[in-house]
Amino acid sequence: MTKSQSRRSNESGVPPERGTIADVAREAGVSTATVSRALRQFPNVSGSTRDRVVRAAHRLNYLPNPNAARLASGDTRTIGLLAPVLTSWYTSEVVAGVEEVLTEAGRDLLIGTANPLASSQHFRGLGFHQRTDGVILVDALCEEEGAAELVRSGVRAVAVGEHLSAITSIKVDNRHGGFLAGDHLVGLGHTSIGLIVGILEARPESPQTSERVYGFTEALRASGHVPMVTVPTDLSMQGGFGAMNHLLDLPAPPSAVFATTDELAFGACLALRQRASAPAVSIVGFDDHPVAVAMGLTTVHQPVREMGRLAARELLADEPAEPVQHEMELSLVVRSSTSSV
Amino acid sequence: MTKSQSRRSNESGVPPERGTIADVAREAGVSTATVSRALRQFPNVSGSTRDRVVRAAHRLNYLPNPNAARLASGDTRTIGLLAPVLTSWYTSEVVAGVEEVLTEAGRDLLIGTANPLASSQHFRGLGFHQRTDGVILVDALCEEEGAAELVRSGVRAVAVGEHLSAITSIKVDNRHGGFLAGDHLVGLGHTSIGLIVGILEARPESPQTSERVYGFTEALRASGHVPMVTVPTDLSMQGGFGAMNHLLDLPAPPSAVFATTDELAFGACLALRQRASAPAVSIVGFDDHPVAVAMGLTTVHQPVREMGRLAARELLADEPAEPVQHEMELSLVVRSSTSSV
DNA sequence: TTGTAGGCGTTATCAT
DNA sequence: ATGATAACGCCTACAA
Repeated sequence: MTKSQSRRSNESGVPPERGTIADVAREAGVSTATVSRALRQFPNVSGSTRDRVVRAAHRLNYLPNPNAARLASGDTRTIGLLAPVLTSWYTSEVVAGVEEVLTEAGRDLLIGTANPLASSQHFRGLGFHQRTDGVILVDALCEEEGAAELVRSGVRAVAVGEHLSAITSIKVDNRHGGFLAGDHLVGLGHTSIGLIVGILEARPESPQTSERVYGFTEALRASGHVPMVTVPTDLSMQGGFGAMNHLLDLPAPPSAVFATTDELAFGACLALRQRASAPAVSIVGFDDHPVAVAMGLTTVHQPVREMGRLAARELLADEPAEPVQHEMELSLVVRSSTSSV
Repeated sequence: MTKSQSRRSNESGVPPERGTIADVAREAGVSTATVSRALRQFPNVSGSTRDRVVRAAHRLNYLPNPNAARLASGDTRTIGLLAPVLTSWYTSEVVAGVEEVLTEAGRDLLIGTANPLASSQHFRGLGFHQRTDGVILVDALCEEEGAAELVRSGVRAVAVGEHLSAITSIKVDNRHGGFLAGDHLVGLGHTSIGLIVGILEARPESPQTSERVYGFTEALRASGHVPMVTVPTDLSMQGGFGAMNHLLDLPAPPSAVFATTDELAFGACLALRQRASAPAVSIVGFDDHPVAVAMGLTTVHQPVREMGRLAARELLADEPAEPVQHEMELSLVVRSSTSSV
């Protein structure tokens, strides 16, 4: 292993020459303790000394070694993020939001994948053990029991996307979102409505979906009895495509459709557009995925990036006595995919 | 707080009790050095000793403190990843690929955003200074000069998406990809072709785009002189939408179109589908974005996740004497968006 | 094969 | 306000 050797002796061209705090102390004519204090903006350092130290550090091109600092202080200044998949629009928005806040706070962001239903297992062994001050759990990463166990093992955690009573959570009011969608369609005069429900094999009992459906039906019920035909399908564009075709093939197709996610809605839109002689069907989605803009899809906007920001802020703040349950505002974005009957 | 209270009662919700290597040494009746060696699978440890140590560690629920290990060894066992945007399909695929490999190798993944044209600046100060053994640069993160500076400052780096001669890079043969697209259209008998070129404001001179265009024109030239009308536009779905409308409004619209990215192609498809009385226009994209499947878009497949995997592997492997320039295989995926004249 | 002891670079606790 | 000097927990020559 000659790798770690180049750290102290580099025979090659130009030297990285990482100085240590001792070098700075010598250069500034003070003790290492003072350097440490000065560089960390402690109040009990005279202005002149601080200046001298800062200048010396700059001159020597010095930067503190984070590992040494972490070891000595026990503070990792790092936040971990765990999600079942990293490539979904949702997850990457959360990551981006988290990263924004952490960067500004001078914290590091450690990323990991984990299968659903993570337990504290993931924070030990191969996980984030002693490497993070807190962890952000995106999506359906663990059940109540898993969250409770995390707390028990002393792991600071925040959930994004669903409610876990043991830890601070950030989610949207899915029920209300569903209601907004339904209310919009009802308001446009639709009286025959289709519902496309996406089901994830790995997690058939998604609370998000149930809540959205519930809110949606509430809206329909609130304004008389609007018949509704439900098509469960795969949680994918393909699924939405198939479901929409199914609806269009009905003897009496609905005049409007609510899909529980934008992805499903995209598939539905495509199926609809593909039929030359299709009836006019309004479509509403849920998410406000970037593609929704281009598709002209009316949808329920979910402030995902902001949720990521908030999650990071929660983790950076002092731990609240009790877990806080945040519910973010949802809003309907009306585009061209919906119109009155 | 009674500290030395519980040592074996693990089931009853006992707090972490973070032991140190010394505790394990005592428990196993060996020295800390032996524990360190045994736990890291060193060959020069007798089987019986290793067993005893492993068992003791397990009994004490011990896990080494990574910061201490990092400080002592100078090895961070962490890889950093820097990208201009985290939310693009491309970036998140790379991240996912990198994460796969690093997880398996027991390495950590540190994530950061950076504006284009990063210099070594980003690896100092607020960046990854002394926290990573290497860095993956996604997309147009730095120019040749920046890469050279990185090398000079001793930062191990690998670029994904473009060629930087100073460091190991992983990219696709964009020229060939463009050729595949053009050849496909020509082969289908198209003789009047449109080209939609996306331009990113932050980086107008994208080499990827130029290469794709170049390869594309080569294919057209190779088979006689096929006229081509080029429409530069924003690198976005909206841009593709507008560009396609422009082409369709021409007195003699082309019978086929190549868009330099899938995103552009999606917009083009939408514009096309939106016109009830549009002529049949074949469309080819570039990327093989997941939405392309649903859209039925013929496109040039880019193995992005695999590129991420390779980048991680390169960083984990011993540093090559000379930077290696990897060029990944591209392939045309034919779907329903293209057909013969 | 195993043990001893010094060191990694900071931070934190006392003094002063 | 500043300076000694232990921790921090592990790794790694060097010895045995």
